[in-house]
Amino acid sequence: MRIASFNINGTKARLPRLIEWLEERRPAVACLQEIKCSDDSFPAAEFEKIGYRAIWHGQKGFNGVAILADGTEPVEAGRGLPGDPEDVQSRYIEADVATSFGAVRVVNLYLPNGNPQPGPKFDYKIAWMQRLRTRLAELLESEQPTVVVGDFNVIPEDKDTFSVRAMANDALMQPASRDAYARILADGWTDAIDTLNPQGGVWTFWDFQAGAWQRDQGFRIDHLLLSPQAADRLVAAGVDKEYRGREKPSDHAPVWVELA
DNA sequence: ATGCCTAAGCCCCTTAGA
Repeated sequence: MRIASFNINGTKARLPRLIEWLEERRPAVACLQEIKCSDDSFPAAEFEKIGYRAIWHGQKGFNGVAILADGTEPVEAGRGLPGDPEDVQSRYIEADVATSFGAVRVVNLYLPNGNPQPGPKFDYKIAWMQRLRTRLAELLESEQPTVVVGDFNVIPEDKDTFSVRAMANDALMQPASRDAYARILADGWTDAIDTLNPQGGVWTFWDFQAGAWQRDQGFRIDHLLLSPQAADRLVAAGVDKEYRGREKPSDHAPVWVELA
């Protein structure tokens, strides 16, 4: 079964591209980030028409995440990242999804970008990552097969960007961002795309500006992390790169992992 | 040193993105 993640950069603007991708690739689970719409305006009926049930955590104008499942209702297991009652941004949702090998816990996140750095936005990012690590450690203890996907807004290593120099001062690549990501992995999570592509050079994002797509100047910031119980089932992972080249695309391409 | 594009709301400019 395939679990995919796609930062769509606006549900309303991207709906035709999104429906097209779901019908062509038919992932069992599709996690969306930056739905950029209120709870009221999420087009759940459009997804039901093509066989997907959804849960979502919206926010007017910005952020927002959703989990879609093919032919089954995702069972919500939490919305909002625990650990800060002051945090009102919609960036995190969890669900159990029924599969042939039992319920898989799916975590879908849109990690704060953190630019400009240094500054309060970067501080929020790093604090958010510390809270995330705490929550994910709890999930590891459950020993349920768990998949954590989304736009992490972290370039894990130098091999994950077209240019270290161009990104050197960006929040996505600061040592504090990388350390926080590495600590999460060290707790026991497997980065699926990195594990299958250790040489690097795999991109999931290409900027709209300066011809980045045409020049293949991208980086890898959308990740799929597997708990040990899910990693045992890993057979493939990849990027649906061609969708970045279609009409009115998101600046991200979908990423996916195949579990046996 | 900056803008390069794009989406959405505050709607013809501003904010935010990465």
